[in-house]
Amino acid sequence: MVSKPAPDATRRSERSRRAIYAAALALVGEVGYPKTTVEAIAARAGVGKQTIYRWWSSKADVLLEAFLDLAGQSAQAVGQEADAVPDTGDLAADLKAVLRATVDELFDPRFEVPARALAAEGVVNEQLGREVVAKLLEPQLQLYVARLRSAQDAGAVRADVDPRIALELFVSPLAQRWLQRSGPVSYAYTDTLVEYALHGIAPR
Amino acid sequence: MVSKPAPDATRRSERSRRAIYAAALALVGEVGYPKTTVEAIAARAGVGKQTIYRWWSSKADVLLEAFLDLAGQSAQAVGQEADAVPDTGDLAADLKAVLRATVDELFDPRFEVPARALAAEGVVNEQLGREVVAKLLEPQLQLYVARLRSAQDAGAVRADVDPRIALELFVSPLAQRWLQRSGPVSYAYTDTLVEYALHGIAPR
Amino acid sequence: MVSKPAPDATRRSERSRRAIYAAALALVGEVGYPKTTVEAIAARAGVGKQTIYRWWSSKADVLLEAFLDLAGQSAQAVGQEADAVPDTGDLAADLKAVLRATVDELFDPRFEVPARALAAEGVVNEQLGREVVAKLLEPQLQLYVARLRSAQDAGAVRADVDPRIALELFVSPLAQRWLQRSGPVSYAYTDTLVEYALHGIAPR
Amino acid sequence: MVSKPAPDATRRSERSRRAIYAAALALVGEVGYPKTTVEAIAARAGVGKQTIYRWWSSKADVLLEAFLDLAGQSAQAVGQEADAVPDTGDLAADLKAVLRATVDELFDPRFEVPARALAAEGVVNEQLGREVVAKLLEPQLQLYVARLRSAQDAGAVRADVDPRIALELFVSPLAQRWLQRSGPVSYAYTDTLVEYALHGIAPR
DNA sequence: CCTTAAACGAGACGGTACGTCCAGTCTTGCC
DNA sequence: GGCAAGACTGGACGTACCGTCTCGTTTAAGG
Repeated sequence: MVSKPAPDATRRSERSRRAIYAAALALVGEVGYPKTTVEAIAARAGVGKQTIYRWWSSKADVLLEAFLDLAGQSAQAVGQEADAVPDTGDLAADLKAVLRATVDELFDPRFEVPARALAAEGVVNEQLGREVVAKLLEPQLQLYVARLRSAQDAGAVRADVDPRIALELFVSPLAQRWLQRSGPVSYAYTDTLVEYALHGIAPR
Repeated sequence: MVSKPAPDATRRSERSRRAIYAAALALVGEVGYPKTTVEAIAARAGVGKQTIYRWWSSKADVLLEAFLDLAGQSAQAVGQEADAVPDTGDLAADLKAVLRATVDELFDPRFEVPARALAAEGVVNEQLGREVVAKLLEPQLQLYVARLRSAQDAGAVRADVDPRIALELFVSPLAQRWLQRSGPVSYAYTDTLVEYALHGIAPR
Repeated sequence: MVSKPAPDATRRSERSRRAIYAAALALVGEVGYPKTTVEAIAARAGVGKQTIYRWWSSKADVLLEAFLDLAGQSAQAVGQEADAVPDTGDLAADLKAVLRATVDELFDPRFEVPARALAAEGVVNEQLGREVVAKLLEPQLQLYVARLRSAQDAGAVRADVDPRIALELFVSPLAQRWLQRSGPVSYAYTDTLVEYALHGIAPR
Repeated sequence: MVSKPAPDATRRSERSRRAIYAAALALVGEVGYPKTTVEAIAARAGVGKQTIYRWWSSKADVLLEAFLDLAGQSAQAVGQEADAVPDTGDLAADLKAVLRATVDELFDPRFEVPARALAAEGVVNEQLGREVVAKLLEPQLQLYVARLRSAQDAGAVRADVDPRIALELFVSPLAQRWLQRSGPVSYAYTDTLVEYALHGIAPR
């Protein structure tokens, strides 16, 4: 059995690719993910439907790449070091600062709608979910891992603590409140998370 | 603007309602949420489509009620006290036990597929999301709040800690790993979460 | 096998019957026959749907009875002799006069829409068609038969002519032009039909 | 107001068009016009419903074109001269022959059911009715007009007679008896119509 | 520079499901 | 028991998109 010959990526139209990203992000922002259709993306991008199906396997796939592209651009715009957790020596202060910045980002409408859409699709579509985690979520989390390891070296975190788990104490609650709208999100809230995570809730 | 007159709920067919719940849950389990269609639910339930649209506004709405019904039945089956966090006096042990039971439940296929579907839909559909949180998630979380308050009375948790936030230290990481498949879920993992949450990750 | 027991006609609601006739005629006039639904007739008449299905077998049946009722009332209103072809002794003049009156009636909107609807339904639905012919069309045609027989007695029509066929020479062309819109309908046209029918189109 | 852009007729699928004609005629013959649904035509033709709605505005429209196509094919099959009224010089004989052939055709089941359906729909739907008359009925009637004009030239019909009206004396009665089932149709009947029409019913 | 084959825009196609409308039946409670 | 009301199963409606499949038309590489 012969599979369809893979298209020749060298001849791919860059103009179309960018137009599709833009159209996909715009439509998701305007009408929401479920009402965004491949047909509409093609029409808005001035592109044939086949050009989308030639290079992507699904609407979710298009959006994932479009979002990664957007994230990549933003990162470049801010500067190469922007995506690291700061390390001033004061772990609590550093974590609080980053979480506050994250709160702001989570509610930036340019990010919120497509990010929610991808998260939702990933919950139900395992393949996409793993891609989202691997390409979008995990790289972010590794920045916390690095900061926590540095804190362990400095003696600010116990050596027997697993940083990959430890970071979830403050990251996951924030993620859940945002995704599921299960509670209010504020700087006070993220500050509290950092305090509880560092010192525990039991009496010292 | 005239709205459609509300149907008379006293004349509603109980037989149809139950058949629709059963069909919806069965189909979601068999083919997944996105491929579950209102048409298929109606056919499987031996019901006219209009009967579904008369009482529910969407596929997600049907599934939410079906799931609540299922959860209600399960609770009844196990007994009235089943839904409380145990209180043996040993907070760490109690929390670990409950989280271990939750892990089992999360991977019980009868619950997993519809629960994921509702969570995913809730992420993207605010109205449904709020219903899911209010009817499904928050009641569960309040059980932890109660246990933590009891622990505060017993001096096992500091008095200045907000229990509603504290519980997220161990519940949200588990929820996120399950929902987003962002890491392995095991008894060891949940035990660790409880330890970290109680005593913090900083040196004591 | 037992058939459904016939409803007890003595207990039938006269008020409902009349309301249904009125609603049916009104709706056919307003939205046309195909868009007239049993449900709408019931709603407009303030009647349950079952009351219609109890006494009539179809929408067409309702309309036929409603139309017969309307025709009966009109006849009564005009007087008992109104429905005969006049007999002044001048056959040509009498026929022309009746046809001119018929032209007026055919384009009276109170009659036109329901009459067309019944005719159309009768073309395709044999059972109804036979009822329409027997109850509506044939009685009218028999009035021409009577007039033509009288003309035969007076020597104005040949004795070997079949009046039931002869009348069709002027009635059917008019009927067809009206029903099928296959040509203009005017007094001049009907007058011409009478002339041609009486004296033929061949040289005398 | 923006109208939907017209589809590109040059890219239309001939295979689908023919399959739709065949399916429509077959279904109308088998289950009758009212029970023929667009859905069933599409299914039987192996075609998506949208392909029907793309090119036709209604079930009646499909049937009209299918019937015209059928009539066109029949005409071709019989030969180019088949659709003219014969002209042997004997007007009465020619008309009788053509009417007898028409009688046979009217009761040929391949023609009868769709023809009735179109006639019925045309009675109630003015737009379709005018199309039926213009494309189906009037061309046939013009053949009679031609024959009658030839008869006028030969002195067999009075010069002051309007052929377009004269033909209705024998055509319309036949049409009405067939359409409305208002009387028996036989060769004797049509022969009689021709006699009456040529020489009138009054004494000569 | 010119061929030529792939990618492209456009959009028709066979399908599936949508959410609505009605048909005809059934049930409930009033008169 | 007829009635108004209206919920029920069933099924067709006409629409919106899916993902596939031609159509010409660019367009860029290699001859």
